[in-house]
Amino acid sequence: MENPVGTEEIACKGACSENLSAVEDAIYVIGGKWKLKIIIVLQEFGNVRFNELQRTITGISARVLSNELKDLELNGFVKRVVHAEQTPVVVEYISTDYSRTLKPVIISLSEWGKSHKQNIREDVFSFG
Amino acid sequence: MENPVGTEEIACKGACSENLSAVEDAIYVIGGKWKLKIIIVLQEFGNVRFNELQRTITGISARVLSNELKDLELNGFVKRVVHAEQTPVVVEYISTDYSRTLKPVIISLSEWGKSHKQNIREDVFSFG
DNA sequence: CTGCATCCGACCGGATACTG
DNA sequence: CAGTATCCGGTCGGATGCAG
Repeated sequence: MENPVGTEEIACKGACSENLSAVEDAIYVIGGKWKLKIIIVLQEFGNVRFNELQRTITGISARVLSNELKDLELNGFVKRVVHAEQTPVVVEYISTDYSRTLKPVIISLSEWGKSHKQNIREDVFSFG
Repeated sequence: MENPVGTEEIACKGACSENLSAVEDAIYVIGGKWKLKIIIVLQEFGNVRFNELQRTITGISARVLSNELKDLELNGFVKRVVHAEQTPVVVEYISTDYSRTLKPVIISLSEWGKSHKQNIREDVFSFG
Protein backbone atom coordinates (compact mmCIF):
# COMPACT_ATOMS: atom_id res chain seq x y z
CA MET A 1 0.00 0.00 0.00
CA GLU A 2 1.75 3.11 -1.16
CA ASN A 3 0.67 5.79 1.22
CA PRO A 4 3.10 8.68 1.29
CA VAL A 5 1.35 10.80 3.85
CA GLY A 6 -1.91 8.93 3.98
CA THR A 7 -4.46 8.32 6.68
CA GLU A 8 -2.35 5.78 8.49
CA GLU A 9 0.36 8.22 9.29
CA ILE A 10 -2.09 10.91 10.23
CA ALA A 11 -3.80 8.58 12.65
CA CYS A 12 -0.48 7.65 14.17
CA LYS A 13 0.46 11.25 14.50
CA GLY A 14 -2.55 11.74 16.74
CA ALA A 15 -1.73 8.96 19.18
CA CYS A 16 1.98 9.47 18.85
CA SER A 17 2.07 13.17 19.45
CA GLU A 18 0.22 12.65 22.70
CA ASN A 19 3.14 10.65 23.98
CA LEU A 20 5.51 13.03 22.35
CA SER A 21 4.14 16.17 23.89
CA ALA A 22 3.81 14.55 27.29
CA VAL A 23 7.45 13.54 27.28
CA GLU A 24 8.32 16.95 25.93
CA ASP A 25 6.57 18.60 28.84
CA ALA A 26 8.37 16.37 31.28
CA ILE A 27 11.75 17.08 29.73
CA TYR A 28 10.98 20.76 29.75
CA VAL A 29 10.64 20.89 33.54
CA ILE A 30 13.00 18.22 34.78
CA GLY A 31 15.35 18.04 31.83
CA GLY A 32 18.92 19.20 31.84
CA LYS A 33 22.04 17.91 33.43
CA TRP A 34 21.28 18.68 37.05
CA LYS A 35 17.61 18.92 38.03
CA LEU A 36 16.92 15.25 38.56
CA LYS A 37 20.16 14.77 40.40
CA ILE A 38 19.33 17.57 42.80
CA ILE A 39 15.89 16.10 43.37
CA ILE A 40 17.36 12.68 44.05
CA VAL A 41 19.84 13.99 46.59
CA LEU A 42 17.16 15.94 48.42
CA GLN A 43 14.92 12.91 48.51
CA GLU A 44 17.61 10.66 49.90
CA PHE A 45 19.17 13.08 52.35
CA GLY A 46 16.00 14.75 53.50
CA ASN A 47 17.32 18.25 54.04
CA VAL A 48 20.52 19.57 52.65
CA ARG A 49 22.35 22.85 52.80
CA PHE A 50 23.68 24.73 49.84
CA ASN A 51 27.33 23.86 50.09
CA GLU A 52 26.55 20.30 51.10
CA LEU A 53 24.52 20.02 47.93
CA GLN A 54 27.32 21.41 45.89
CA ARG A 55 29.78 18.98 47.37
CA THR A 56 27.48 16.02 46.81
CA ILE A 57 26.66 16.81 43.22
CA THR A 58 30.09 16.64 41.70
CA GLY A 59 30.92 19.22 39.09
CA ILE A 60 28.17 21.77 39.63
CA SER A 61 29.16 25.37 40.26
CA ALA A 62 27.55 27.64 42.80
CA ARG A 63 26.05 29.78 40.12
CA VAL A 64 24.41 26.95 38.29
CA LEU A 65 23.26 25.29 41.48
CA SER A 66 21.70 28.51 42.60
CA ASN A 67 19.83 28.90 39.34
CA GLU A 68 18.68 25.31 39.31
CA LEU A 69 17.38 25.57 42.84
CA LYS A 70 15.41 28.68 42.00
CA ASP A 71 13.93 26.94 39.04
CA LEU A 72 13.06 23.86 41.02
CA GLU A 73 11.50 25.95 43.74
CA LEU A 74 9.39 27.85 41.23
CA ASN A 75 8.10 24.57 39.88
CA GLY A 76 7.32 23.22 43.32
CA PHE A 77 9.95 20.50 43.51
CA VAL A 78 12.01 22.04 46.25
CA LYS A 79 11.34 24.06 49.34
CA ARG A 80 13.80 26.56 50.72
CA VAL A 81 13.88 26.77 54.51
CA VAL A 82 15.70 29.56 56.29
CA HIS A 83 16.74 29.16 59.90
CA ALA A 84 16.97 32.81 60.76
CA GLU A 85 17.63 32.20 64.41
CA GLN A 86 21.19 31.14 63.76
CA THR A 87 24.29 33.03 62.76
CA PRO A 88 25.46 32.80 60.16
CA VAL A 89 22.14 32.10 58.54
CA VAL A 90 21.50 28.44 57.81
CA VAL A 91 19.50 27.58 54.73
CA GLU A 92 18.22 24.12 54.01
CA TYR A 93 16.56 22.70 50.96
CA ILE A 94 14.02 19.95 51.22
CA SER A 95 12.08 18.00 48.65
CA THR A 96 8.35 18.51 48.35
CA ASP A 97 5.52 16.03 48.06
CA TYR A 98 5.23 16.97 44.46
CA SER A 99 8.81 16.04 43.74
CA ARG A 100 8.00 12.63 45.13
CA THR A 101 5.60 12.05 42.24
CA LEU A 102 8.76 11.71 40.19
CA LYS A 103 9.68 8.49 41.97
CA PRO A 104 8.62 6.21 39.08
CA VAL A 105 10.59 8.30 36.64
CA ILE A 106 13.67 8.21 38.81
CA ILE A 107 13.40 4.49 39.39
CA SER A 108 13.02 3.59 35.74
CA LEU A 109 15.85 5.92 34.77
CA SER A 110 18.06 4.54 37.48
CA GLU A 111 17.40 0.94 36.52
CA TRP A 112 17.93 1.62 32.88
CA GLY A 113 21.14 3.46 33.68
CA LYS A 114 22.46 0.52 35.64
CA SER A 115 21.75 -2.04 32.95
CA HIS A 116 23.11 0.30 30.33
CA LYS A 117 26.38 0.58 32.16
CA GLN A 118 26.54 -3.21 32.28
CA ASN A 119 25.87 -3.48 28.59
CA ILE A 120 28.65 -1.09 27.83
CA ARG A 121 31.04 -3.03 30.02
CA GLU A 122 30.16 -6.29 28.31
CA ASP A 123 30.68 -4.60 24.98
CA VAL A 124 27.31 -5.86 23.85
CA PHE A 125 27.19 -3.64 20.86
CA SER A 126 30.66 -3.38 19.54
CA PHE A 127 29.50 -4.16 16.03
CA GLY A 128 33.16 -3.90 15.06
CA MET B 1 41.48 8.46 56.56
CA GLU B 2 39.93 11.51 58.13
CA ASN B 3 36.25 12.14 57.93
CA PRO B 4 35.31 15.82 57.99
CA VAL B 5 31.65 15.30 57.21
CA GLY B 6 30.81 12.41 59.48
CA THR B 7 30.11 8.72 58.94
CA GLU B 8 26.39 9.13 58.51
CA GLU B 9 26.71 11.22 55.43
CA ILE B 10 29.37 8.96 54.01
CA ALA B 11 27.17 5.92 54.45
CA CYS B 12 24.30 7.63 52.73
CA LYS B 13 26.57 8.77 49.99
CA GLY B 14 27.30 5.17 49.21
CA ALA B 15 23.70 4.11 48.69
CA CYS B 16 22.67 7.43 47.29
CA SER B 17 25.42 7.83 44.76
CA GLU B 18 24.51 4.50 43.25
CA ASN B 19 21.16 5.91 42.24
CA LEU B 20 22.79 9.17 41.40
CA SER B 21 25.40 7.80 39.08
CA ALA B 22 22.94 5.46 37.42
CA VAL B 23 20.60 8.33 36.63
CA GLU B 24 23.58 10.39 35.58
CA ASP B 25 24.62 7.72 33.12
CA ALA B 26 21.13 7.55 31.72
CA ILE B 27 20.92 11.31 31.32
CA TYR B 28 24.30 11.33 29.68
CA VAL B 29 23.17 9.11 26.82
CA ILE B 30 19.51 9.94 26.36
CA GLY B 31 19.47 13.41 27.89
CA GLY B 32 18.94 16.60 25.98
CA LYS B 33 15.99 18.14 24.27
CA TRP B 34 15.63 15.77 21.35
CA LYS B 35 17.02 12.26 21.81
CA LEU B 36 14.04 10.72 23.55
CA LYS B 37 11.62 12.38 21.17
CA ILE B 38 13.44 10.96 18.18
CA ILE B 39 13.43 7.53 19.76
CA ILE B 40 9.72 7.75 20.45
CA VAL B 41 8.87 8.75 16.91
CA LEU B 42 10.93 5.93 15.47
CA GLN B 43 9.32 3.45 17.80
CA GLU B 44 5.83 4.55 16.90
CA PHE B 45 6.31 5.02 13.18
CA GLY B 46 8.63 2.11 12.59
CA ASN B 47 10.79 3.55 9.85
CA VAL B 48 11.07 7.20 9.08
CA ARG B 49 12.98 9.25 6.58
CA PHE B 50 15.09 12.25 7.43
CA ASN B 51 12.77 15.01 6.33
CA GLU B 52 9.75 13.18 7.68
CA LEU B 53 11.48 13.06 11.03
CA GLN B 54 12.23 16.74 10.88
CA ARG B 55 8.62 17.56 10.07
CA THR B 56 7.32 15.37 12.87
CA ILE B 57 9.61 16.71 15.55
CA THR B 58 8.61 20.31 15.55
CA GLY B 59 11.35 22.83 15.96
CA ILE B 60 14.43 20.75 15.25
CA SER B 61 16.80 21.95 12.57
CA ALA B 62 18.44 19.72 9.98
CA ARG B 63 21.81 20.29 11.50
CA VAL B 64 20.80 19.30 14.98
CA LEU B 65 18.73 16.38 13.78
CA SER B 66 21.68 15.11 11.81
CA ASN B 67 23.96 15.32 14.82
CA GLU B 68 21.45 13.68 17.13
CA LEU B 69 20.93 10.81 14.71
CA LYS B 70 24.65 10.21 14.46
CA ASP B 71 24.87 10.18 18.22
CA LEU B 72 21.94 7.85 18.60
CA GLU B 73 23.34 5.50 15.99
CA LEU B 74 26.70 5.40 17.72
CA ASN B 75 25.00 4.40 20.94
CA GLY B 76 22.94 1.71 19.27
CA PHE B 77 19.50 3.31 19.57
CA VAL B 78 18.95 3.90 15.89
CA LYS B 79 19.81 2.12 12.69
CA ARG B 80 20.38 3.92 9.43
CA VAL B 81 19.15 2.04 6.37
CA VAL B 82 20.10 3.15 2.88
CA HIS B 83 18.04 2.03 -0.09
CA ALA B 84 20.66 2.51 -2.74
CA GLU B 85 18.59 1.00 -5.51
CA GLN B 86 16.44 4.09 -5.73
CA THR B 87 17.02 7.56 -7.08
CA PRO B 88 17.29 9.86 -5.41
CA VAL B 89 18.70 7.81 -2.57
CA VAL B 90 16.21 6.97 0.14
CA VAL B 91 17.43 6.76 3.71
CA GLU B 92 15.33 5.43 6.52
CA TYR B 93 15.94 5.39 10.23
CA ILE B 94 14.60 2.61 12.40
CA SER B 95 14.69 1.98 16.09
CA THR B 96 16.75 -0.91 17.43
CA ASP B 97 15.93 -3.58 19.96
CA TYR B 98 18.13 -1.77 22.39
CA SER B 99 16.14 1.42 22.11
CA ARG B 100 13.12 -0.62 23.09
CA THR B 101 14.67 -1.22 26.50
CA LEU B 102 13.83 2.42 27.12
CA LYS B 103 10.12 1.66 27.07
CA PRO B 104 9.70 1.85 30.87
CA VAL B 105 11.53 5.16 30.96
CA ILE B 106 9.39 6.59 28.20
CA ILE B 107 6.17 5.37 29.77
CA SER B 108 6.92 6.79 33.19
CA LEU B 109 8.06 10.09 31.72
CA SER B 110 5.00 10.29 29.53
CA GLU B 111 2.62 9.56 32.37
CA TRP B 112 4.29 12.02 34.65
CA GLY B 113 4.23 14.62 31.91
CA LYS B 114 0.51 14.17 31.43
CA SER B 115 -0.34 14.51 35.08
CA HIS B 116 2.01 17.44 35.41
CA LYS B 117 0.22 19.28 32.65
CA GLN B 118 -3.04 18.65 34.46
CA ASN B 119 -1.66 19.96 37.70
CA ILE B 120 -0.52 23.12 36.04
CA ARG B 121 -3.91 23.64 34.45
CA GLU B 122 -5.63 23.21 37.80
CA ASP B 123 -3.20 25.69 39.27
CA VAL B 124 -2.42 23.31 42.08
CA PHE B 125 0.58 25.19 43.24
CA SER B 126 -0.10 28.81 42.64
CA PHE B 127 1.04 29.75 46.13
CA GLY B 128 0.60 33.32 44.88
C1' DC C 1 27.80 30.23 55.10
C1' DT C 2 24.63 31.50 51.25
C1' DG C 3 24.41 33.26 47.65
C1' DC C 4 24.31 37.38 43.71
C1' DA C 5 26.86 40.51 40.09
C1' DT C 6 30.04 40.85 36.59
C1' DC C 7 33.23 39.54 33.15
C1' DC C 8 34.25 36.69 29.46
C1' DG C 9 35.36 32.57 26.74
C1' DA C 10 33.22 28.27 24.91
C1' DC C 11 29.84 26.16 22.78
C1' DC C 12 25.15 25.52 20.97
C1' DG C 13 22.35 25.95 17.37
C1' DG C 14 19.67 28.84 13.62
C1' DA C 15 20.01 30.50 8.81
C1' DT C 16 21.72 30.03 4.56
C1' DA C 17 23.94 28.07 0.83
C1' DC C 18 25.75 24.17 -1.22
C1' DT C 19 26.80 18.99 -2.79
C1' DG C 20 25.64 14.31 -4.41
C1' DC D 1 15.90 13.81 -0.89
C1' DA D 2 19.68 13.68 2.62
C1' DG D 3 22.56 15.82 4.45
C1' DT D 4 27.19 19.11 5.08
C1' DA D 5 29.91 23.68 5.57
C1' DT D 6 30.19 28.13 7.09
C1' DC D 7 28.94 32.08 9.37
C1' DC D 8 27.51 34.17 13.47
C1' DG D 9 24.55 35.71 17.36
C1' DG D 10 22.92 34.08 21.75
C1' DT D 11 23.26 31.60 25.68
C1' DC D 12 25.63 28.65 29.09
C1' DG D 13 28.51 28.46 32.57
C1' DG D 14 33.29 28.93 34.96
C1' DA D 15 36.05 32.24 37.72
C1' DT D 16 36.29 35.84 40.60
C1' DG D 17 34.84 39.21 43.79
C1' DC D 18 31.63 40.88 47.00
C1' DA D 19 27.47 41.35 50.31
C1' DG D 20 24.33 39.97 54.03
